[in-house]
Amino acid sequence: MLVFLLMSKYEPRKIEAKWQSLWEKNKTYRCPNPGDADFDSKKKSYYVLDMFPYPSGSGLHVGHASGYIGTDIVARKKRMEGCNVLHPMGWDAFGLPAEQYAIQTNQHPRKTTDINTENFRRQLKLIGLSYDWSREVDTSDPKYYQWTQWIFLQLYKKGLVYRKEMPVWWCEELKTVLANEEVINGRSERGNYICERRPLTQWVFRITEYADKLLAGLKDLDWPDSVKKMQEDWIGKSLGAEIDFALADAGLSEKITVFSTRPDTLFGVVAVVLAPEHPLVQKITPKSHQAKVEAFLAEMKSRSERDRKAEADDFSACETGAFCIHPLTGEKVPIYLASYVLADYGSGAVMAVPSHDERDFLLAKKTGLPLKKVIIPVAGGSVAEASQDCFTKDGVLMSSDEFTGQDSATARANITNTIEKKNHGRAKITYKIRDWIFSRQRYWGEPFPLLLDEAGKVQAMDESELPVELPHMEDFKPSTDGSSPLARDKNWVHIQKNGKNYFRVTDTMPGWAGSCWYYLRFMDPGNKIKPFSSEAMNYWRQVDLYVGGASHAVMHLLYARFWHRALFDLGLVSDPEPFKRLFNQGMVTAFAFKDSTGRLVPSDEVTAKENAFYRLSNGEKVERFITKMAKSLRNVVNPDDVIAEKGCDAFRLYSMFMGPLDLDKPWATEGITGCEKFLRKFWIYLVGEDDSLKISSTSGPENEKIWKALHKALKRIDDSFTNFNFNTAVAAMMESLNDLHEIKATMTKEQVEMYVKMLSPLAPHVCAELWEKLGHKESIDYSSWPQLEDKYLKDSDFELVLQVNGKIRKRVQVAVDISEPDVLNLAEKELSDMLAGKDVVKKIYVKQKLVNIVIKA
RNA sequence: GCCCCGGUGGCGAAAUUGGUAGACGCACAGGACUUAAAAUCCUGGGAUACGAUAAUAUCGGUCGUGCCGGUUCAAGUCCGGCCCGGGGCACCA
Repeated sequence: MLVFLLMSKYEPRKIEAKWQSLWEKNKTYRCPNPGDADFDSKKKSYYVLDMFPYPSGSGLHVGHASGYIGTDIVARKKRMEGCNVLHPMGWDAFGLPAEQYAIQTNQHPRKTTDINTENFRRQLKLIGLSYDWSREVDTSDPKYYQWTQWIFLQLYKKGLVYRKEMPVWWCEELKTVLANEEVINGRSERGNYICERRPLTQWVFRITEYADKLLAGLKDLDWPDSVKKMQEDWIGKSLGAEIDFALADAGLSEKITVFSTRPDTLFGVVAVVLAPEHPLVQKITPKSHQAKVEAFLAEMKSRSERDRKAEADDFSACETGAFCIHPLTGEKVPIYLASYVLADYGSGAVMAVPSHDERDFLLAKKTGLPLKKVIIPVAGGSVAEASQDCFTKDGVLMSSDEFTGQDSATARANITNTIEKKNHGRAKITYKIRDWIFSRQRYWGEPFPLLLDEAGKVQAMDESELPVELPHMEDFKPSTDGSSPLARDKNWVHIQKNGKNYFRVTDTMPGWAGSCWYYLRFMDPGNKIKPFSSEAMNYWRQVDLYVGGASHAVMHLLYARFWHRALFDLGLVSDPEPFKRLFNQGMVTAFAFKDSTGRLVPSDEVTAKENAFYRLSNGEKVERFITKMAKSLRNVVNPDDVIAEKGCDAFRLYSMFMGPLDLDKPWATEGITGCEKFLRKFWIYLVGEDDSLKISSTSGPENEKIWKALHKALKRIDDSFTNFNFNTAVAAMMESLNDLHEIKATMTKEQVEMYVKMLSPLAPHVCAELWEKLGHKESIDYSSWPQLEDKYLKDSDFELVLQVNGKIRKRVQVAVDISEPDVLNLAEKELSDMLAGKDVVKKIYVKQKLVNIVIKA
């Protein structure tokens, strides 16, 4: 008896370990490629991808897991729906974070990367994710980065890479150059270190050449609007005009070109303002102002870019004493210098229109320049707007010669046209996006497949020479002088070819390089002669669903789109865009506590009592709030611990049950209890004490009710896949179990099979076990997803809600096929005591829902 | 400052096109089983000095989805204005 009791008990860890090892042994989730013996060309392809992780030293926490569980659920359901599902995983192992971690722990990055990768793989397998592990890639593996270098060569040959000495962001702490995208407010995105501008020779990608295509391509993507918006803003397209102002000094032939999005305000110009770095500054400054201008420039130089940004509202300006000529009025216009004008945007010069631009308005206030109003608000605009000294919206032109009376949009076109005809300017599109600085002065990255000859001329290496392996260096730490660590390995740097001496390029590629195309390698990871075959490419084509955090909205997703479009133009990929649908999973946060002084109290020093929280040591009341998981708060939750204690299926269920996938939500380990209980009850409902399934051989009178309960749940589960709110799918499963419990009848085999299938994407281990108990030799993973049958969703009667003036007064049970007149009659009869002597104004019937009777008060 | 997203019980949350607010679960309370504990099962629950009654309960009323106002027979859902929280951008001409 005791033995029986033990056997029938639901033991998640035993079942989970069994199935995880079977899946591995049987290669259950291996997905065949075109050309493989078991490839079925009739199956539809479905590619569902996670943003692959950088294998950090601290391992996965429950937050990372939630996104992976979400995609796993999708992959498992798609498989059951008959798709050939590509669901791979790999490691974004090159780059700054990996190298920083190695430096901090005083180990070689090769070693730390291997250890961390091992740990990540173990954790992911523990979660029961159905990856095709035979496709695993590691961006720091020469077998992988050979093809990163190969793609780089194709893009280089296409003319998309150039070398340039330019002011770039240098981070002294990280000892490397960073891309514009990696520097936020003058600080490094990684580590938050101060960065400065330095002129250095760098390798640069011509991403600006693709600005328009990258912008236009966003339109048709099934991506979150917020991400599209961020990319649009980053690309920052402005339509406007370049306008030339000739210099008043007849001895100078140069012109000052300004860029403006508001040529309609051209008649309001009171000055032209140059960036301090503008090349004409020295030339135009007359002797009378030389000392003043030089002092100003010296002051500008002494301040770093960061300081200039910090004083955003309090800029400095300086009169040059020089003048230029307004292209349409011929008036003399003074030339100023100001710190708010940026040398590297537009043409490094602006026309100042204080009446219609806030920046220029402040300049006028500071320098005493006059206001010149040329735009008035359109009729119907507010009085406040009309009386503003600085009106920045579109309106109607005044005091603008023949353009007076035109609206802003028309005037923009006409004025641009006129100056173009007079050869004083031209229509111009400007982008905020800059070319992508692609070189890093660090060790842990892909070497460039490029050589410099003795004259310093660049030569691309031959494809047959790939991979250019990263040489092993014991001391890989960054140099102090800004040169690359690889430059220290003289044997590696010097290379002879065809009797000539060459130097290798010693910079390495940034971490983004490997992640720009890994989704392509997953399509054909073992290919030794190409990055991927065209057969594989034409079959898988695009990533159907890409899931990851919103933090990659700009950098990774923009760079990958850029490479992909360039590869598309080279005819190497089948579609212009790589990721058809993008979904941002929310962050899993944690509860944390602070005392009355605002000091943080570690979670393990707090106890809860009657909806309030107290410090264990002294009973002091503390306040609970939600924040990121952090070591210092001791609120980081490791999936290993949760799984060891509660089981993997319970962990997966709870990760989804917390809320919709895209929402930020706090982890609360005690909440998992409900999912644990559900699984246990699910097991007990289906498995008898003798460990065999409880199956009824005949369909009893309750049969119909059981089907109804099952299909009601199936409907909600199916629906949950549109927005990935799997919380409702779990709720539907729980609810159905409550329903079935109430029905108190044993299911037929067919019903048990359906029920187990429905749960299996969410809780695959327990369902695999039950499927086996049902007598199946084939895996549940490739069985068919249940078909929804509408007939089971219909009821014979429903609860009709009766309202008077919108307030609920009564509920009655009526047949679904009741006619409208009958319903209204019934309602009036039921509500007769409330309607007596009242004027009925209106009667509304909402089919199969409610009746609302409106009466006069 | 500008742009996005969000605000529903003690907590996580649910709610087809506007149509029964709070599904499902956590925590809590009461009860059953048990020598006891765990486990399990049953029951309860938005607020309310508003009223009635057999008065820590039941029935009914009223209020209730951040705040104020509007549209509508009907608003968590639509519109306008604000407050709060989170994220992004920030001299971009």
